[in-house]
Amino acid sequence: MNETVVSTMTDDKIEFATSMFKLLGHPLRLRIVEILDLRGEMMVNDIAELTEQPQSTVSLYLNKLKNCGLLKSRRDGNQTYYSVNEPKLHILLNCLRGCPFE
Amino acid sequence: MNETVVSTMTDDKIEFATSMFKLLGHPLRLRIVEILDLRGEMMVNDIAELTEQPQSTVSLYLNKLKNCGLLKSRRDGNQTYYSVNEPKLHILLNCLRGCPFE
DNA sequence: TCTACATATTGACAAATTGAAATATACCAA
DNA sequence: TTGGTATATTTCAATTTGTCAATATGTAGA
Repeated sequence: MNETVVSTMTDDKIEFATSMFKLLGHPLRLRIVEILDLRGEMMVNDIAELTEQPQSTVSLYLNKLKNCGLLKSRRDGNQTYYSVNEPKLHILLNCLRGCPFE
Repeated sequence: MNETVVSTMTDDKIEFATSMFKLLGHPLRLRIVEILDLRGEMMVNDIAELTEQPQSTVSLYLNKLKNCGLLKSRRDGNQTYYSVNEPKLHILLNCLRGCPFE
């Protein structure tokens, strides 16, 4: 054991990164994020239909992803449009789509 | 609903990414990965001491991270040295350390 | 072999997460 | 206001994950 640096990440960054990874560590949530990254903004029901998942589940996950800062939303009438909160996610997804990960 | 692309990621890639994110979505595991990225290879007990966590827990997590392909290990005598499995993780960590994520 | 040390694995319980139906809320139009 | 639609929230059983002491396995040297 020596005295070299233990970490470059603050506790805050670890906490943020952890909560982000937790959310992305679920197939449906990752699919949703990827769909929004590809298609741009979508409303909740359309995402629910596209993924064939219950509206309540999709709405819940969209909210969590938004609270984490990964998505943003826009209200139009009685519909809510969700989209990726650039540039946080786009960079990560491209990193994921690229060669290093199989 | 139209016929545009739904996903660029195969189910396999979603599954791999999901399992990877699950592992990184834990403060101790993320710390371990970051430490190894900074220090190079370390043996299990040194990581346990540095992080002040039980040896069994650290060993368990190191194994999981290795099985996912994020770490690799090398046996030397009765010690096991773990290190990051480049370049998969380094890219991701740099992406994380950089500006886009707060 | 025996001993000491490093690591891996197991077992048990607490804690967190998942999934989906039921319900509530918000908005618009008539 | 009333009804219809879109979304958000609540609830809870089932499942998964976290934690760590105890134990087992593996390795090297005497």
